[in-house]
Amino acid sequence: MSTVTVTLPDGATLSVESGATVEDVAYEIGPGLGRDTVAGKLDGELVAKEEPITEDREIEIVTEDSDDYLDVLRHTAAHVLAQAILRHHPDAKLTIGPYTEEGFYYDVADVELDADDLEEIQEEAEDIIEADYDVERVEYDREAAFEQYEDNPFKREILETEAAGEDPVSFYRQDGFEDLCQGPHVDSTGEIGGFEVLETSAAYWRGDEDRETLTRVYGTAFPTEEGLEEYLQRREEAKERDHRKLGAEMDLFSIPDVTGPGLPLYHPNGKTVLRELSDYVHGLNREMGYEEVETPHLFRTELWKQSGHYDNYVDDMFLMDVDDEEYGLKPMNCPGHATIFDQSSWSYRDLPVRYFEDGKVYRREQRGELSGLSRVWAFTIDDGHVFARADQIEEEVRRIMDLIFEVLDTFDLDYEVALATRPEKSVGSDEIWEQSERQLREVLDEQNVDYDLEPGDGAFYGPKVDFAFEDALGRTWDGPTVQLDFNMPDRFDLEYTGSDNDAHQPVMIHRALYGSYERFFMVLIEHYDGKFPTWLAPEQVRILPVTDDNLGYAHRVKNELDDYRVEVEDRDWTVGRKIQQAHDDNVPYMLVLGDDEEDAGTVSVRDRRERERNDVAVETFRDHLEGEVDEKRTEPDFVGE
RNA sequence: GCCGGUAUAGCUCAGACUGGUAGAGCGAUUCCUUCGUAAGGAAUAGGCCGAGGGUUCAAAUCCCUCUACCGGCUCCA
Repeated sequence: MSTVTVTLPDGATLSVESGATVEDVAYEIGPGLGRDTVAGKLDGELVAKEEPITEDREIEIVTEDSDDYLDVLRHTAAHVLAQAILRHHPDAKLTIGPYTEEGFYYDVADVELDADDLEEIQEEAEDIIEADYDVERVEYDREAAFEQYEDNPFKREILETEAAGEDPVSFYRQDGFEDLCQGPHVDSTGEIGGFEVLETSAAYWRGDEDRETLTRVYGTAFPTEEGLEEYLQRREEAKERDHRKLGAEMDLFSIPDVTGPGLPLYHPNGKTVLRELSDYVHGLNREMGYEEVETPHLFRTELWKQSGHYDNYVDDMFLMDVDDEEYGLKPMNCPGHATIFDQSSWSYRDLPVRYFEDGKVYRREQRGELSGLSRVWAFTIDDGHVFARADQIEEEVRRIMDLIFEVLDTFDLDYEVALATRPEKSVGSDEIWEQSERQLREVLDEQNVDYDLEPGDGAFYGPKVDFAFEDALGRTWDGPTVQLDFNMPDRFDLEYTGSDNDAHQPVMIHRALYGSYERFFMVLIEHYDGKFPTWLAPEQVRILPVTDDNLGYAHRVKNELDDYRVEVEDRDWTVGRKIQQAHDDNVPYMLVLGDDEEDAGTVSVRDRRERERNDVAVETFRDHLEGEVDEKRTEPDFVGE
């Protein structure tokens, strides 16, 4: 009998018979642990406690106290959901039902579910949980498994792919309901304390839009009812941060039906923030040697035929005929910039040449995709293009990454980085792809950036590094980006004269520090929960006179602060009401002034964090404001500094 | 584009299931109040009930179509 060695999380090792299960190992460690075993992890992968160990592995025992227990519980909850669906819709065909970060879902075929159905399913699931059925693992030989799924091509496909070669194959059973499944599961349906059906969606089998459309039902589950309640409450609270809600409340922007979908209007408050954002990166760009250019919104489509984008994206462009010629709104700025580059002749000494533009672009995104400011038809990219020699790429990328990190740091944002490499269909030589992917990796490593490698996810014209943000609802959106491009210089015949007096082709680098202003604005609204740093706040200071008699003094104070965005509250409200409103409007500073202040020539400063300081000379406050704004500090810090 | 949901006053929502004069709070306006650190009082105005069609003596309400929005899927140069 051969033995294998398992390594426990604390580094200790244990020799067990080959074929021993996870549960056997747990009992080996201790009978208490054995009894508590729910599942196991082998080399980090969640497995059933019945999983045999046939080679040396790292093992972890999952009990009710483990972080992974929630995943196991939700996996069982998915089965409960499936059983509940089948009770009302016996013809539905089950496909897959995994746990996710927030809960679980089950994809089913041949069934349509509306809101009433979901209510029934919820009640049915609660009954199944209430009945506290045992969840048992059962094993069938392959032939029996195929027979069981005679009418279910999805499960048969799983038997032929994921479960290929498994014999017997495992099922899990509760109350007569059986589902092909590797496990693991909790011991009984009653372990689920809180269960909630959340929503439905269409989903494609295998995520492939050319295959069957399935009905996906999302849900979540927790060991306790309280856990579920907390989760649902957190979800509600997240909606309060939603930029669409805050954008309306703070009068930042609107997207009225009459102007068309995905075409946002920026109100004065919103434009103020965008202007500050723009000024900030314009300063950075100029410092880094970028020259500002401007290109029109409308071009002959010849331009995109030349760039090659027309072939791939013509369906997503806004086109129009002008004097029998086809024109289109620009979906990107790079061809315009490439054309500007092409208007001059360049020496190798001139490179890198760097252009930037706040360029508004128009992309006809799928209707179902439009969402607030995060996905729109018209948006502005803080777009930059560098024309560089191959030997300059690494340095240029390094400089761009520095810029991006400076921006991210300024706003104190959380983000994830991904390096996307060469896709199957691509242009450019093996050498240049290998070289540039290596250079991107080196820069990332040098700067100690944690990043995900996304093989094959690069653009057809070159590899890229993307930075992604999460919104209030936990969805991720791409922001800053660095992309190398070997295609466009070729398409536009771009060249420079080398030291050898021959013509050479530059490499183009696309980069954006924000990505799109719209999306970045969305991220900031939600990140700050509407409480913008003073330098960004649409209204930086609001002056609250105690009575109308102090209005004159209020305006004199406003004049002293005329470098800043200051308003005087002149409605005939009580002071308390004025303060309430200023807090609701997220104004960083309130200056309360009555007769005492007017006589002394001072103000009383209150910030939106409810901190106060009285008897402040206006000049003192103004000096502070100057520093706070110039340094782009995150919170108003006059009081408490 | 696909599945599900939603659409009533500037905003948040009730009324719809069971067809019969369109409601509340907040906000706005006017008047009173001039107030010292998170909502002072009163009055008034404000709606083609998303759009179009149908059923009916009668439609916010029932049916159909469309549009927009919300969640998810797919896509994202």
